[in-house]
Amino acid sequence: MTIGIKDVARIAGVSPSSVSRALGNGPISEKVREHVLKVVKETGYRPNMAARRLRSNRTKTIGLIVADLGNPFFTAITQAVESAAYQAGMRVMFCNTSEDPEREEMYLKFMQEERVSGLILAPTTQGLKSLSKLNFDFPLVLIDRARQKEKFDVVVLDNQTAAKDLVIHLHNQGYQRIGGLFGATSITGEERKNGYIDAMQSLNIEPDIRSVPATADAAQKALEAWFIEPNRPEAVILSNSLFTRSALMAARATGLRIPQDIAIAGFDDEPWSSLVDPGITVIRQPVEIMGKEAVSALIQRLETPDAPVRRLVLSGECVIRASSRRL
Amino acid sequence: MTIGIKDVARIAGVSPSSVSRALGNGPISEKVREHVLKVVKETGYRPNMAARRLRSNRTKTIGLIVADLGNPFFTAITQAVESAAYQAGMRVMFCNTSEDPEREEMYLKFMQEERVSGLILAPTTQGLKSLSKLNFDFPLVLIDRARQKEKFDVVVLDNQTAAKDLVIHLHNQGYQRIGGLFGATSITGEERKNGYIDAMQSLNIEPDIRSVPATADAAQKALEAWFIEPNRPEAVILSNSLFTRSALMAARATGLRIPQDIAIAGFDDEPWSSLVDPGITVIRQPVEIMGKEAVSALIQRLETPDAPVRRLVLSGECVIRASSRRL
DNA sequence: GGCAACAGTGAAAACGTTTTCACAATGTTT
DNA sequence: AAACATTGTGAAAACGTTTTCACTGTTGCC
Repeated sequence: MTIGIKDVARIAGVSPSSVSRALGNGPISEKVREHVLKVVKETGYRPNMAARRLRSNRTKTIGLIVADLGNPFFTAITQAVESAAYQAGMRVMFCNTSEDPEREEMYLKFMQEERVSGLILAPTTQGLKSLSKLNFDFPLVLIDRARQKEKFDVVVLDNQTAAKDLVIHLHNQGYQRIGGLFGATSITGEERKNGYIDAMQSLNIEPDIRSVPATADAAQKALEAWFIEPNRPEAVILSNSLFTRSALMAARATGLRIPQDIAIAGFDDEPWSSLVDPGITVIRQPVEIMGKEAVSALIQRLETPDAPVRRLVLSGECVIRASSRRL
Repeated sequence: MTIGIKDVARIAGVSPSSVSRALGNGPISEKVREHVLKVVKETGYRPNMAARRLRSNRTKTIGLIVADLGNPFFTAITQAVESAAYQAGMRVMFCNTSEDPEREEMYLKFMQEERVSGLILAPTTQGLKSLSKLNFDFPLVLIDRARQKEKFDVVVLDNQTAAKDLVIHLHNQGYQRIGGLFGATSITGEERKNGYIDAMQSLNIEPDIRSVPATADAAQKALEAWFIEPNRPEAVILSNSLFTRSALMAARATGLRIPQDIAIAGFDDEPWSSLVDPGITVIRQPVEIMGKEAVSALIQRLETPDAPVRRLVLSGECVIRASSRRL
């Protein structure tokens, strides 16, 4: 039999109301509060969250749904969100959709059922589209993935500029035939593609684009085929770290040396980006800031529900390593 | 105003009890069930989990506390646990302690408050010791980290044998002076150290051990110092992937070539293990199986609470790559 | 045809909290 | 000294479900 608030009340010789007030911050005398807290400690009483939530209708819990836990970008986001939430006295209910819209839908329902205070979401493209149809009774913050005009608060990278930066860097190194491999399924892939196209056009070079679904296999196959074409690119931009990995494998498989035969530049600075030889030139995203800002946007929204929608666009940092150097 | 079971009942022209039964699996006529479910769908009714849990006292939720989300081993475990739980119709409440015993304690309390059905835990060493003092009113499964005799169900790797395998492999390659760097704070580090010592002694070679706290910085410093000692080892075993990374950095910093000057072998097969040059010899852990088995152990325990404690010890696979080859 | 078993249903209790309300005791203003 | 705030407290209602209980019809059996 677990011990409840009534038991504590009985032992402390007060009413359940007083125990509740001592635990929360209701009006109560210092004397009673101390005594109650002592009894709570002695008995090891742990409040029943279900009951508390049911009655108070405040969950102090924020939901977090990311698209791919296997991607270090999202684990970093998760860590950042969690620690920001923790500091704000909130809990995180975490879910991973593995890029599966069906699971995403399920988890969205789940969050409604849990009556979370708010939700931070990195949606699949499909999910993103259906979001506007849904009706949430809690605020929603989109992270990493959002279209230009959303009716939710948003925290994203300036993908377009970041992709441009990569193109320009490669061009400055003397590369002309710069290819780009982009994820076909995510909005970030598309934005990066657009940035790439813009930059190429302003340099008066013909864009050379491939799009594949966001799996390592698909990317590697596409790249291997590409790398043996007669006029393969001299340099290639990869729209996520999975693809960058595939590019290294593909280069190895086709016997191309980096950067002599093929220069490489990608997105997301991972632990191994500097560990491989040559180190990989990447756009480093301010993940910690993104996570923190998402939580903070959520909290602000909870405080002022009717404030205008905010869109926070952060810029990436271009970390230049040997993979894109002109030798 | 959110719509509740009473609203559904009113609209469907039945009692709340019948709605509840239609949603669950109470005794109800097929006709009513269908009708109710139709109304549920139409109204978009979502049950209030807090109320449901409070009343039914069954949460259908399993807690998962891992020690370090930054470690790919644990993200893999997390994914495996989640998908196994999903298949079993349970939800996962996920927390990350970042190896901080204080946060671990907090989350343990949290799990009690949430009244999870069961908990899967990868404890810190300190947490592991205090576990026996605590009293849980739900089953607990330890994963990855456990001592020889625990009163909980356990799913772990055979760390000792795995470490031995590495030593023997290196010895077979012709290495004599084999060093070992082990995490000072985790039980796995200790087990791997013991396996290493055993193997060395049976080969009649003097063990050469360093222990450091589980941070990349500490490891790298220790390794750099070690690598420039006059009789530095010819090969070194690293007790986790963080350390392996540090070893690559340290080798680079001290100008040692792998494996010519220093051979390397470690734990955990990560995406980059085969990406770096040379590829790293590692013990690959059966992460998916571990996660799945942990969930299955939990469910079995829920079904038969009084069954004897089970200890599942899985063996690692030694993946040999160029970092440990004798040239 | 009577009686027992049973399936389906609704009314109401129960889950463990927080919150509202009423009230007593105390302090503060006229 | 009377009237009025203020503060602390307990009793009881409320939160949205599931579950128990009682009851009605129906079926099955002798």
